[in-house]
Amino acid sequence: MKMHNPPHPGEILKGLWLAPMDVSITNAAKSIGVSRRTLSKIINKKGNITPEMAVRLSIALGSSPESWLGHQMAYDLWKIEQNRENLNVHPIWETNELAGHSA
Amino acid sequence: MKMHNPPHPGEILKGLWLAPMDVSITNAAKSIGVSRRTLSKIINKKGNITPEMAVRLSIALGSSPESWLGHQMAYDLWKIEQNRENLNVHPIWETNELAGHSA
DNA sequence: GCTCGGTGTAACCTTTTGTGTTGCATTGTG
DNA sequence: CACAATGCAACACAAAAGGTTACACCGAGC
Repeated sequence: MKMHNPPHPGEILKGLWLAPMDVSITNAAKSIGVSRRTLSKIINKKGNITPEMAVRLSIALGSSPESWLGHQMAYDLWKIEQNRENLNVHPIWETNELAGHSA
Repeated sequence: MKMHNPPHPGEILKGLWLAPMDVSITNAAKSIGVSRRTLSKIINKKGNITPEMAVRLSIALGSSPESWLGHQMAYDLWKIEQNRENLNVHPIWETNELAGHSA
C-alpha cells in the first residue's frame, strides 16, 4: 500500500546535486541550459521534470533519464491516485454488467 | 544501445485490449470515461498517455499505471534522445573547465 | 440501395503547462 | 555598502490535453 507521498523531483534534484555539490540554482541552470526560472520552479516544487529536462539532467549528471522521469511519474501518479474515485472508472470485467443493474 | 523505436502506447493499447478483446474504440472510450476522440487519438498515435489516462487504464484493465506511463515515458525519451545533440548540454565534470578553454 | 455503427479528423474552445525575458524586493556575505 | 543568489510576479508564446460537433467514408446487414 504505498502510502507515502513520493518526493517531488525538485527535492531529489536539490538533495542529490545542488546541496551536496554546493551549486547555486543560477549555475545549475546554466549547466543544463535552461533559464534560472525554469530550474528554480522545479527546485521549489512549482515545476515538473519534462522528458527534455530528464535528458538534460542525465547528460549533465550522468544518471539515466528514465530515473528522472520516473521520479516525476511516481509523483504525478500519486497525486492522481488520490482522486482515483473521481475518475469513476471501473474494471471492464465488472462492467460486463452480466448480472445485475436492474434499471 | 537501445536503438529501437519504442512502440507508441497506442499500439500497445490496441494490441493488448481492443484487438484481442474485439472492443471498439467507441466502447473502450466509454469504459474508461473519456471521449471517443481522446482514445482515438491515442490509438492512432496522435495522442499520449497522460498520468490520468494511465490510472484510468490501470483501473479498467487491471494493469499498473506505472506500466502505462512507462510506455509513454520510453516513447517520449526516445524521441528526445534523437535530438540529444541539440540540447547542447555537457557533463558537469567536463564543464569544470579546469584545464583548457584559453579565452 | 439504403441504413447504421464505427471511425478518423477537422474546427472550435478552454485550461494548463512549459519556457523565456525582465524586473523587483529580500537576504546573506564580504 | 555592494553584490550574488533567489523567489516571484508580469508578460508573451507555443504546445498539449480534453470536450463537443459535425462531416465524410467504410463495411455489414436488411
